[in-house]
Amino acid sequence: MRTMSTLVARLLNRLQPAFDALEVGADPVLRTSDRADFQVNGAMALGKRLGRNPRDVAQEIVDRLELSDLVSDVEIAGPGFINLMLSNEALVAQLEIMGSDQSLGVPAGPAATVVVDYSAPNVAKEMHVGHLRSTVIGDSLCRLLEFTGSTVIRRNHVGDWGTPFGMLIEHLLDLGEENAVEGLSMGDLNTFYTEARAKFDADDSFKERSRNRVVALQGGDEESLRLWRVLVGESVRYFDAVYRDLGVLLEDYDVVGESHYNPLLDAVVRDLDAEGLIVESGGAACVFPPGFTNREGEPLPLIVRKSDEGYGYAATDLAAIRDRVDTLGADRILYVVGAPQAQHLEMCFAVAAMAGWLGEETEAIHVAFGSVLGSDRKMFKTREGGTVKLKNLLDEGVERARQALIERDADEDLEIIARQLAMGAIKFADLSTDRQRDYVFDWDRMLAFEGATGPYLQYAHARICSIFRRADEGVEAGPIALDEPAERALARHLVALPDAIDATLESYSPSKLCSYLFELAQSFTTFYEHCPVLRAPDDATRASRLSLCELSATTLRVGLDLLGIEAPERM
RNA sequence: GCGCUCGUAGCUCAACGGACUAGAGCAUCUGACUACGGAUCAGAAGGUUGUGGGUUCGAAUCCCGCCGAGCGCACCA
Repeated sequence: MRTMSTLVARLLNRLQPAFDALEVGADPVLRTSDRADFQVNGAMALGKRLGRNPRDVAQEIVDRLELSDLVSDVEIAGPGFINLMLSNEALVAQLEIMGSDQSLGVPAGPAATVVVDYSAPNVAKEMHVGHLRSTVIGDSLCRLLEFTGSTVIRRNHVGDWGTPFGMLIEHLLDLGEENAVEGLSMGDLNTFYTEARAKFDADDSFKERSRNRVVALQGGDEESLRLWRVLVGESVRYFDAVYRDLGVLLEDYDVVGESHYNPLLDAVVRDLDAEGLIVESGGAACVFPPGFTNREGEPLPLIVRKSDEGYGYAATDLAAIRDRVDTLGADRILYVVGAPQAQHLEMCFAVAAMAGWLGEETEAIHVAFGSVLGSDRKMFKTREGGTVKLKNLLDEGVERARQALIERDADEDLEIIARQLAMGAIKFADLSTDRQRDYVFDWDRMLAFEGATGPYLQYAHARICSIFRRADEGVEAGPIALDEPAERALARHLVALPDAIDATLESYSPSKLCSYLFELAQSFTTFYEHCPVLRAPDDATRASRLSLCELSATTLRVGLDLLGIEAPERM
């Protein structure tokens, strides 16, 4: 367990007793500020509660503060703000901690087991942009959670069960197993699915066969299961290829699809019934969690078993909650699932709570995200109106990045770097907008090398690496001094990494880390313009600036890695 | 109809109930190439925060009404 504390934690340690002296537990309301390094706003609210002049309260707090080792200047301003300027010594000390720590001074959070449910494509169906968001956001959250000491269990809840498998298996047989496998391994899942669907809609005998096949499959027929496994296997292999392209951490063993929960479904209904929660309605076994109503204002059920005795996704999701809590020991379950599923998930969580499967000590959180839109602000589609294949999208990104590199006469490792740039661009564009909102997919904006983009951050990193390549033998980083404003501004930004990560995990919003990194890159380039490093006026200054470069590069690289973005040394 | 999410600069987005100038980026305009990678930097311009009320010493932020957008609302997942 890492124990180092951040500057914010240290400031709070000093502030809290001063506030407690006036009112136990009063919140200092410590915030960053554009007028100082930090501002403390708590004196105003406290003054009001105590019926005293807030400026006097602020003064009394300041009188009680012992901050001289951290802060160089304290000022009371306006109606009762307390402005704090960090001392350069404190900044340098914090930078030294960062430099000597593998985790860059980011403290570990409380140890917890977190199950992250993300990506979740459907077997025998193409991955599309919706899966992109889930995959990219989920992957980043996993990386962040692991970085801060949580035990992360990834669950790729693929759609590998249900009525469509009857028609898919029959279609597989019609094509001939070998032919079908060949087509599937080339990743042409859309064609396969659409053909099956078309036959199902047009051909009654096919429809009949499909239905019989579902029954056989669900009844455990060996041959049907074998064919089903072929479909699943080929699809998972295809998903893997996309994950490798994207550079996400999902592995085969993270694939735990809907079928995994089949053996647990009977118990879900039985145990809900034992709790007296099951109500039969229209032949279906339902639970009516309070507070949910339908179009007519009547209570809305969560249907755990359909009137045809089959199970729907509600049963599966409930079984998954139990499995994750009981078997995996989850303290928290994150569902990185699109915003339209909000009501369904809320109902599942509510029912799980009613049944006692989710309690005080375990929480389920819907990490919802908005849709990817085209330039017309409608759901992102191809020109012909079809679904955009994720694979094609990624390939197009690589091609565009390659062209951009060729225009700039870069030819070294062109293929590798084009891929890194493209994935960085796509991921950063996705992660940097608030995940709740819909966002417009725009190649030109995300691949621009200006502005808040992946390539800009990668470029900032590559430039720093170039400094080290050019440094002469024997020129090394050394003790940091913060004499120039640009040096101090950079230092101030560097030490805020723990706060950025905190805020990111607090709200499960990688966009906050994106903003932090973009601002860091900006303050680095400002420093870079104003403060010559290799041509610094003297050795001590050069050594100090090299240290700042080193820390900046490491912070950018680690930060980008937490987003799942690579930081090439040249580009 | 009910519920959820959301309306901030021409465009894409920030802002955890706090400060006289509501911040960035893109695009626009003006500067800086004797360059440690100009895929850059410095600067300008651009906003009665959808609208009308309310709470507060203080509201983009909280509450209510209205207008507008997207999504969801019983057996497909």
